[in-house]
Amino acid sequence: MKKEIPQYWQDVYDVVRLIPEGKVSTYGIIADYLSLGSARMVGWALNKCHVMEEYIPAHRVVNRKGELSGRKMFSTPTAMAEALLAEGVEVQNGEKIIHFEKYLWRPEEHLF
DNA sequence: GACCTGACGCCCC
DNA sequence: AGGGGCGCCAGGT
Repeated sequence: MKKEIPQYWQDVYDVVRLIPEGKVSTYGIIADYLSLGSARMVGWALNKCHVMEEYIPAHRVVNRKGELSGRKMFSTPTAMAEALLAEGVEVQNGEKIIHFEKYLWRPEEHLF
């Protein structure tokens, strides 16, 4: 029997999928938006997002300083930075976003 | 079943 | 201004 996916994972993925191309968000913002109580929960959910069949732009989620803290979890250490660069996001040394606030996106900006 | 760690973030020194 | 510690929840050992 396969373990059921927690609802909050789905909530996290749902928000992450709303992040527009060329934009990024943070674990804290998403955790706060979903009232998860801890930014770690977002990271936990994204860590396992590969099990999801749908596409999840996990590379668009970084920590509050704009650093690609999850890059090591990708197939290759540079995959996350490559994906961001391909969308026009400026990344320095493959580890940090330049002009972070300029690319920052918040869930409440999305018009339903 | 207890303890440790982790894609984080805030408070305190 | 920079560094260290603690809280958060879940999963793995």
